[in-house]
Amino acid sequence: MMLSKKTKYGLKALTFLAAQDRNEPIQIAEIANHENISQKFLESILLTLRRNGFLGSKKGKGGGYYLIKEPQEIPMTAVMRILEGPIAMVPCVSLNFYEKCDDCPDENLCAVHNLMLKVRDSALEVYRNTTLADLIYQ
Amino acid sequence: MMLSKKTKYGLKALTFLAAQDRNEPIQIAEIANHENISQKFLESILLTLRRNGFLGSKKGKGGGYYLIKEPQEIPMTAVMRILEGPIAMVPCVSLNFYEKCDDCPDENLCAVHNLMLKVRDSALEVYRNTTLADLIYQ
DNA sequence: TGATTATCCTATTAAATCTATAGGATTTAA
DNA sequence: TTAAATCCTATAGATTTAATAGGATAATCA
Repeated sequence: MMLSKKTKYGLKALTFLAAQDRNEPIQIAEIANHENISQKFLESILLTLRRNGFLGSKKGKGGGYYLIKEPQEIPMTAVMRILEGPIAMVPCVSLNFYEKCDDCPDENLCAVHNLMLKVRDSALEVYRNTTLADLIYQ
Repeated sequence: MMLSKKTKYGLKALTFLAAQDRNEPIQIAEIANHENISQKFLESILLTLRRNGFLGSKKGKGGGYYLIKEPQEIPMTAVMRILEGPIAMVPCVSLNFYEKCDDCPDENLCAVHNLMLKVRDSALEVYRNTTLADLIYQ
């Protein structure tokens, strides 16, 4: 139940981009340097974020990455689901990645299911009420 | 951020034990059968729970495991910390397992830190307000 | 047009963690 | 004394995560 480095780095990169005033693409190297992240690893993370509609990019000299939405329009639910995967800690309580447990005959009677349902709801409330804009100055 | 099978099975075993009326030790085999768990794997989990003060045990014929506290006196915070480890998703927001991030110059200005602080608090509230007794009949 | 810069993309390696099993030692009851 | 059960350590196997490698593609600018 640790946050992956992928998610950690992705969040830092998004926040860094959101905090920029400059109206130009920011290069991977700059983000990596500023946030102490392996450049190659960050590269693959930014690629994921671009493919999932969070970032735009520009190739070649003067190229880089930039947000394609306003920070306040990017809820943490969306970011977490792309970078980290399901918000739920077990698939049987996942909204977007639901899977039945093969060992469990009846979900409604499963102690783990019901506990994790509460945990999921509480995490969801945080993520739904937090946008990238909220992360910038805290 | 998935719940480990260890925790899942441990919670099921604890709940099963808590639901018993019988005033006698319950054998690993019975729990494993009832909850569809590998007996050997469950054995190592119950050992952990015993060593951490949740269970008592009796060896030999008629032996097995039993709770040594009332279910309502076993908060999920304690169970989760033993089985799953830190409740926090990053060490820098952990109450019981705190560690500084080596890449982060100032925690208070770290977006990840502050987001994960909120997530931890919300999970903590659930775990603190739920005891083993609450898991039995839901 | 050619050199440089930067992203794009896939594959793969290395490390860590999780899951499960093996196999015998110890204790207890009958 | 035998059978039943937990105790205990080590380790194998599987999965996931983290990081790297290396070239392809596209854009800029002289």
